[in-house]
Parts: sequence; C-alpha cells; structure tokens
Amino acid sequence: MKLTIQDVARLAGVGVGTVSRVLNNHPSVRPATRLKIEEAMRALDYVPNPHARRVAGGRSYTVSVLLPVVATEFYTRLLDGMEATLAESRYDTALFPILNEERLVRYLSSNTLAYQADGVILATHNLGELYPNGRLPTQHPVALVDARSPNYDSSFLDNEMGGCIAGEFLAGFDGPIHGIFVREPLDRAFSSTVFADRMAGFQRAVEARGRTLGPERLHAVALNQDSARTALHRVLEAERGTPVNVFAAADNLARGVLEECAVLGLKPGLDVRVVGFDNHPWAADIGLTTIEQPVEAMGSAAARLLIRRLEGYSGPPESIRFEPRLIERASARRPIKTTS
Amino acid sequence: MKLTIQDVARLAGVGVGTVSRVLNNHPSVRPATRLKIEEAMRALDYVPNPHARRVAGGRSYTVSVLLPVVATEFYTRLLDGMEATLAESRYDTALFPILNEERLVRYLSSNTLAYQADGVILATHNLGELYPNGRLPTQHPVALVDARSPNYDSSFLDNEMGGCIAGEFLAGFDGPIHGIFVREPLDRAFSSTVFADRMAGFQRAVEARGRTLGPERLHAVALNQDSARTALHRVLEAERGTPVNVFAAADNLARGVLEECAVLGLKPGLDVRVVGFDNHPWAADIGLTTIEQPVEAMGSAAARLLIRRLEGYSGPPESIRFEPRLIERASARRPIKTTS
DNA sequence: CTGAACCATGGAAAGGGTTCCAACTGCTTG
DNA sequence: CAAGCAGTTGGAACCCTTTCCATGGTTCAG
Repeated sequence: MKLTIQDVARLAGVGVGTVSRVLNNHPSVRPATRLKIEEAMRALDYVPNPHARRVAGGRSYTVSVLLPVVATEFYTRLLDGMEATLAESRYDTALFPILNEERLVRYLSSNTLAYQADGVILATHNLGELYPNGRLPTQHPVALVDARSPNYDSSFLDNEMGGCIAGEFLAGFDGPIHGIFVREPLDRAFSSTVFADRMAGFQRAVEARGRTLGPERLHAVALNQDSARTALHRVLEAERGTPVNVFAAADNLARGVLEECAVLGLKPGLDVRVVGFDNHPWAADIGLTTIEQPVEAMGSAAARLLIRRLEGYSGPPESIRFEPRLIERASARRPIKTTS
Repeated sequence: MKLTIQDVARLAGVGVGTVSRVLNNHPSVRPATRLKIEEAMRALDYVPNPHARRVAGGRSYTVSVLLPVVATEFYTRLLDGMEATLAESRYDTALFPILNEERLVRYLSSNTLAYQADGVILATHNLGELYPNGRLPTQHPVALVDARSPNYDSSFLDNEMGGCIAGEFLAGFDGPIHGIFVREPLDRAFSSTVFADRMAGFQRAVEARGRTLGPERLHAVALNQDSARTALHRVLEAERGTPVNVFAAADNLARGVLEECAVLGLKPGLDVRVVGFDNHPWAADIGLTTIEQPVEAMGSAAARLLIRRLEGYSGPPESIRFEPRLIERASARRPIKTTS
C-alpha cells in the first residue's frame, strides 16, 4: 500500500493543498500547521512520489550528479556536501558514473532515461575537449564542481594557491625540493587541470623564493601509492642524500612516500619532509602535513548555485572560489621561531 | 508546448486508449489502426512522458544497477548487455556507483532516493560480508551478475573453469608456470571471489597435469599494469632464465607483462608465454592469448532474469552459468601438431 | 438465422502530486 | 463599527498516461 498526500492530509486534519505547500516550502503556511503536517508525515513514514511530482508540477525534483569513476575520499565527501544541500530543498540526487565518453554523451542527449533530472552537476570535468564550444548539450541548468567554465556556475578550489602554499612552506627548509604529481587523466572520460594547477602554483612559489625546481625535480606518476614509492626512490637517487623536501600533490601519494620512508628507515619531517594535498581523515593519523580543502563546502556551494537556477534565477554564471590552507603536522614542521 | 497522447489520438482519429495500446505493444490493435497511429506519432514527433507512465502504471519502469567503482571495459560491456535487454521491455536503467559501504547500505534501505526502482541488479558483489544472511534489505526483486548467491537469480561466469583452461593450456609448454592475480578487493565496498576462483581452477589444472605450482609461483598484485610488470621481474628472478609461462588473471595485467617483455627484449610466445583473461577489444591488437568471457550475454541474462521476476514469476532462484573459452594468439601459441 | 464468443475500440476513472481560486480568518484603519 | 486587507486554508481542476469497462461489430457453431 502506497501512502499518498491524501493520507497525510487526513491524519493531519488539513487539505491536500496545504500538505503540498509544506512539501514545497511554500511561505504561507502557519508554523503550527506546518508542524502538524510534518508530524503526520513522520508518523506515516510518508515519501512523496517523485514521478507524480514531475507529472503535476513539470519538474522531477531530481538532480543528476555526474562523477568520474574514482572511489576516493574526495568524491564521497563532495557528494555528502551536495546531497545534504539538495535534500534541504527536497531535491533527490541521481548519481551517474561516467564510465566512458560515449556513455556521457548518450546520457546527456537522451530523454528516455529515467533520470530526466531538472539539473546537472558535473564534477571534475573540463568541458573543452568533449564539447569544443564549452557547453553541454542539455537545456537543463548545469553547475560544475571542482572545475570551472565561463558558461556555467561553478564552485572550485584554488588549486594553484594550494600549490603556492606548499611551495612557500617547503622553500623554508634546507635541501632540494621535489614535486610528485599525476599527469594522466583520472579517468578516460574526465579531463581536469587539478594537478597541473597545483604544480604550476608550486613551481611559481618555489622559484619566487629563489630556489631551483627544474623539470627533473617534477615526477609524474599514477595515482596510487606504489607509484609514489617508486618516485621517492627517484628523488633520493637524484640527490644522493638527505634532507629532501617533497610536495606530493595528493594525500594518497604522500602516504606512499611516508610508507617508503618507513621501509628505508628515513625519518619523516627530518630526512624527508613531505607535504600532501587533501587532508583526508587519515592524514592526521599518519602525521601528514597537508593542504586542506573544504570539500563538503564546495559540494554544498555547487548545489546551492544549481538550486538557485532551478528556482528561476538567470543572472550571469558565477564562480565560487574556495581557498585551501596548510595543516602542519609531523611530516614537515617548521621549527618554532625564537625571538632572540 | 508538450505533445500528448491526446494530440496523437486526435490526428489519427482514434481514442487515447488505442494510442496507449500501441505504445505498449498490446496485441489487440488492428494492424491498420496501429499503422495509422504510428504514422501520426511520427508526424508529430511525439515522445511519451516517462513520468506520467510511471504514475499511471504504478511502476517506475526503472531498474537500479549497482556497480563497483571501476571503469573497466568489463563493466561497460556488462552494462551494454543489461541496458539493451532492459530497454526491450521498456525499462530504464539507473546506474549507481557504490562509493563505499555506508552508501550502499544507505541506498538500499532508503526509499527517499529518486530511483525508486522496481528492481535491482547488483554486479560483482558477494553478499556474505555485508549482509550475513545473504539477503539485501529490499523488498524489490534482485538479480546478481558476475556473482552468485543461493537467494537470488544470477548470471555468472565459471571463473574456475577459465582458470582450468589457462592451466591446462600452459601445462602443454616447457618451462615453469606462474600465476599473477589480484588479491585485494576491487573496491572497498565490493568483495568478490572472481580472482580466487580463477586461481583455484588454474592451480588445480596445472597440478593435475603433474606440474608444480607452489605458492611461491603465485603472485598477488594490484590491478594495474605497473604491478604486473614488477611481478614479471619476480618471476624471472625466481627462475633465472626462460622460457617461463605466465597466467595473468586479467588482460590488464597481461598487458603489463607484455610491455615489460618489450622493455627487456623478451619474445612473447617464445621466452615468455602469456595468457590473459577477459579478451578485451585491444587484446587482439597486442596478440594476447586470453580467456574470453561473454560479457554482454551475462548482462543480458541477468536483465532477463530480473524482468521475469518483475512480471510476477516467483519460482526458486536460478543461476545461469556462462563458460569461458580460450582465444589463442601470438603471446602463447601451441605448435601445430604434425601427424608424422 | 440466432446467440455466444471474441476482438477492437472509445472513453472514463485512476494514479499521486501541484496550482489556482474562492472562502475564511483575524486585524488594522477610518 | 464597517470596510479593507493580508495571510491561511480547502478543494477542484489539471498534468499525462494506463487500465478497465462498456459498446459495437464479426465470426462461427448449432
């Protein structure tokens, strides 16, 4: 037996119109009435039927979130932020893993798919390559997250600034400075400038401090710990000695570096200074100095931008920029300054 | 202006009921009438509103497909097979990437999500760990693909048989026999016995032919080419010479082995005989001998099993077993038998 | 030739919401 | 104290399809 808005109305002793108004956050409902209805919905465990809403109201109250197929902490957190904000406005989230380009294109141009969503959030994808005009082939509103475009609302991290912070920080230590980053795309269908931005900022900051950082000190690897371990060997071979300073442009890479340090008997923060990027929950446990980014907030911001469009706003595209910050831990800690 | 079934009915000069019957392939429509209506639909460029169908029909005509977050050829092909079959019965597919366990549990036990699907297809997941009773917490029909369970319909590949075939084949060559496989789960939320099965069959077949295959000749690696390349070094060190015979339990691993052969100047099929598993499209291009599995057919079979349930069938759970077969190419080819 | 059985068909009701309009309430204001 | 007004509320109409029932026309056996 499916519950309907009628059941809720009956239990709460109000009309169906009023229940609907509560569902849609319509302002003109007396707080007492609203409470009564919400109580009834809870008691009945009522869930509105999204298909009926779409038929009646012309909207589906569903937002498609297109994700690269990478199961990292980052995307889980990003999604948490988006879903929480969307849920507040009663929007459901339909995840969509982009297995390959053909599927992305097919999805976007199809209208027979179940998720005929009201809007689309696209994560970590720079539109340029797939769609040279920089526009998705959809008439629904679009928001980008962890990416930017002049055509759409977006929320993004200033990755270059993150690289800068890491560079400036490491430039404060003795010894040569190296960078480990990811060059290849995360995923066949996704291209992103995330790592390029981080390294650009990093390089700029290091060189601005008068330290050298030629291409031979930048190591492109795959996004896994083993590759990072191998990269550390390359760093040590090149320098023939410690201390060395390493910026690993993702916590996962930094973790590999720290593990290899343990194997080699090198002291993190002394022999090898490591700065990561992300501040994943486990970064604290392993004492990793890293660049924190407000992932949930980015997701939430993207969701808010999209909701605004869905509600009819039509101003020019807007970008919300988030700033990373340094979290200093054992893997690279500045000596306490003494005012002599 | 959205076109409706009314417009079509008017143009064709029939009632809405008849148009609906045409849309649903109902048998009792005269061919002439059907033609007239199809003509009208084409003329108006009419597309039925999926949401209205769902509301009216009481079903969502949507199937959720839960996937591990791994963007491999395998899952793309599997999905192709499932979607094609589901589409024939007018079902839409809602993909759901399982980013982590918590999210899987939340999804399954929630009914607030947009995809209030009529049924669920779960890929490559053995239920045991997450749900000790071996049942998903859902009242909708469930089908498994690339996995098995006594409680649900499933379609699966006989991975053990695949291992057997590889083992028997390699046992026909001179030189020691090694296996490279993946031990760790593909994905945090997914556990699977795929690789364990392949290796069990492999080991059994090799030993049945009187060849040795101790644990020191089985190499567990991560599912990427670099790991496989490292593993090849371990094989060569252990044996101090060629020829060696290697079963890499996934084409991606086999590819890494072949690439490393090229680096080391070893001849595939002569110095190092390699058998992969999957027969991905590119396997032919690199001359990889491999075990082929009928991926699309597996997906299609799972979809058919689910559709049958959705149509009311309630017999005992059924498993459809698919058999792999050997594709012989340059990386390991049996000499042509001469009848002297 | 007459019913019975069947097929094709039209159209009303159903499905679960949203929206609009009318009606009611409770105040403020002249 | 009456009129005016804003804020709430109930419920009918509507969204677009499926499904069910009644109707009319055929076919076929007796």
